[in-house]
Amino acid sequence: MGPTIRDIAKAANVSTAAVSYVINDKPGVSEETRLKIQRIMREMNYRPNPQARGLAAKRTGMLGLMIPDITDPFYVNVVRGVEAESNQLGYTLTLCTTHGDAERERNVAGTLTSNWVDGVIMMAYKLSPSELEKLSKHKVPIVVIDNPEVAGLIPSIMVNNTALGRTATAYLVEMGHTRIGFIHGVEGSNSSAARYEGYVQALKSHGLEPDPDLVERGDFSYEHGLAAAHRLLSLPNRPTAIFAANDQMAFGVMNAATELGLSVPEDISVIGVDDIEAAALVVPGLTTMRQPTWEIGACAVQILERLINPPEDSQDSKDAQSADASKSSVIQRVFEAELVVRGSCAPPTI
Amino acid sequence: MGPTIRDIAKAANVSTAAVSYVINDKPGVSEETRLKIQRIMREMNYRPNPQARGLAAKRTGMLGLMIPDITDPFYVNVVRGVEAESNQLGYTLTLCTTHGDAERERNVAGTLTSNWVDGVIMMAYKLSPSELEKLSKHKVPIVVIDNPEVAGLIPSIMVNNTALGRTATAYLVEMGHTRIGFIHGVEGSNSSAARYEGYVQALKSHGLEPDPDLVERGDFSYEHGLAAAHRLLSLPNRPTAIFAANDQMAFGVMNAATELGLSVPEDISVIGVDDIEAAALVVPGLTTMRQPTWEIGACAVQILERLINPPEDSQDSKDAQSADASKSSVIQRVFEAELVVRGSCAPPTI
DNA sequence: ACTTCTTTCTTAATCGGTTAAGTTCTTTCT
DNA sequence: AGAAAGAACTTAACCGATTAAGAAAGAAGT
Repeated sequence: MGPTIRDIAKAANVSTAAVSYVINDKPGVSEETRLKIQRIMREMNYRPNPQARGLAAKRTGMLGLMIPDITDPFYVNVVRGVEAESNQLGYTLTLCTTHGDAERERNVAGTLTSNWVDGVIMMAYKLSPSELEKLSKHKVPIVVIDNPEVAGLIPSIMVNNTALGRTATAYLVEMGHTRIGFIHGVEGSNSSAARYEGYVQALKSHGLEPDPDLVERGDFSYEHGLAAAHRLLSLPNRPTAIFAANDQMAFGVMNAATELGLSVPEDISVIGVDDIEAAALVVPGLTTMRQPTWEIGACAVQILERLINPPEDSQDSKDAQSADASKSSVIQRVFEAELVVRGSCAPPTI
Repeated sequence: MGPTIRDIAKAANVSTAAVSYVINDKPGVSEETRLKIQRIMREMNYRPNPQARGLAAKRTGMLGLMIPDITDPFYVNVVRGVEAESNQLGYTLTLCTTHGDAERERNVAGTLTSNWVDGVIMMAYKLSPSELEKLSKHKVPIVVIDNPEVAGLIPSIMVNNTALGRTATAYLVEMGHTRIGFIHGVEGSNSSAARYEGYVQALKSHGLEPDPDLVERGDFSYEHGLAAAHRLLSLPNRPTAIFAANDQMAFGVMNAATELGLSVPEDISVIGVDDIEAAALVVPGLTTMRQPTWEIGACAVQILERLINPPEDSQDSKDAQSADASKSSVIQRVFEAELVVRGSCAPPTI
């Protein structure tokens, strides 16, 4: 075991309190003593025990991060942003994955919020808004990412998926396409629905009538993208472009095209969402909508930090019971996606 | 704040000790009292404070995981295995990424081992063997993944990269290829060196002489794979197959081929390592060597668990000072990679 | 010179658990 | 019946920090 604060105090011939003040940069210690204590801490390779600190000071210096899946590139990139910003601010991360399982989400959320982390960032999809709201009533601040259902109730960060859908669709329309297919993500996905909404809006605003025959449902997986594309491309009057709700499915589209002897982008244009690594690796490169994942993660941490350590201008929070503060405005931040042009889209040739 | 153990004790009209025994499933409490306490804990939605538990019991129920990069599919998949197994055994994960920075590795390793986690899984590349060995002298058990330099000194898990290289190369040779290129990973990479070693062994054992002109150095990135492949494929007597030390570079090879008007696998066979997601998404699919990443992660946790809670047959550890125990045998586990056949390899046509 | 501040430290309670040792009360053995 | 053993609890010290409150000593004010 490493040395404790008592060992340091003894070696420096001071009390543990003095050492604690030095550790936490608090006043009340002379410069001379401070330097001596710091030297001894270094010599003995002392590291304060986070458990004890947490217990005594009621802060652990840890943030909890709850995501459905660590293999999904979208989440991973958000995590990177969270990670970078946490480090910046001196927090350590605890990562929990839920595999999209409702029970596990409930479990993890419960543990995280009931104790031991200073704040939680949640990407929760199975928890109901009311459950989430109940959790946010605990002491531990929560920031929710990409869950429009609770935006306004709980501090939230979202991606403007409708605008994303509009941008992607408009790009194709302005290129000359008039028959554009859309492949949905998994049933019940808010982001997929919003992207579809944007798709419809863009078509209408360009004077095109959405054709229900050109809309298929996938589940965000490659296989479903492939199957859906097969159906779309076998249509008597097949689309000249397809907008898939994520890149995995877009790859399915590209490969379905190849299998059917169609070439991308000459015969069929393809656009996806996410900008996964593979998008840049294939030929032609996949044109896609990139979400500012890194920024989203970083922003979540910044918001959390302000919830944990509220700025000093809310002096009378004791009196106000913070009742109207929480009522006044729940933080909400919306990010926009960006079009990444590669080689998978071109004007229609037929 | 949630209720404390004292609140529960008061509500159940027992001592905190009794509650603690119930929490930890220890004997000394009657069935009746046990049920009553459990009911009250549930009613009051009680969750023991991990800080306090850690402090008192000198165990935190947390495992530390140190990886260079959360975007690299190899690590991510190891993490998944670690995650699954930790959950199984009731541990919570703390994830730290180092971005391959030596200073950050030192830092993270120091924090993790000096305190507060029950065990650490490290994928450390910049720390010297002596540094790692010093760390392993601390109280906190460490398992190192994929670092052959410290195998034998510290409990380790490795992938047999030489065998991996042999298998991949033999696959190509037995298909009829005689001129096989190899693209190295980053300078100083142990795994790349071992894969090359296997490549040479396989060639020789099939009576082929390794040709230094067919060996290029990349750095595991797509761009370097592309560049290296351009050089190899422009050779007067170009190879008919290329073995890249990872999939990203293999994609570079495939695209270089396309750019040069060669088709895969007819004109040039390509094999990679890792089986990243994109490998299955492209046409033709990338034939590659899959490492049992999930199993590696799970195994690391299992080893750690046994180091944290040693099996009960080492009764006289007090006397033996565990000196000869540590000398006798440091746990070491080697995994083999597996060939995943897709469409990127075929017999040579010239 | 005497009080009143400051500055610089120390004392000791506290956070929420765990656990060795002690206490009661009941059961079993001879 | 009396002693020993066991079951079911309780008491209280402890883990390693933080922090409010107090003490000692020198400086400043009147």
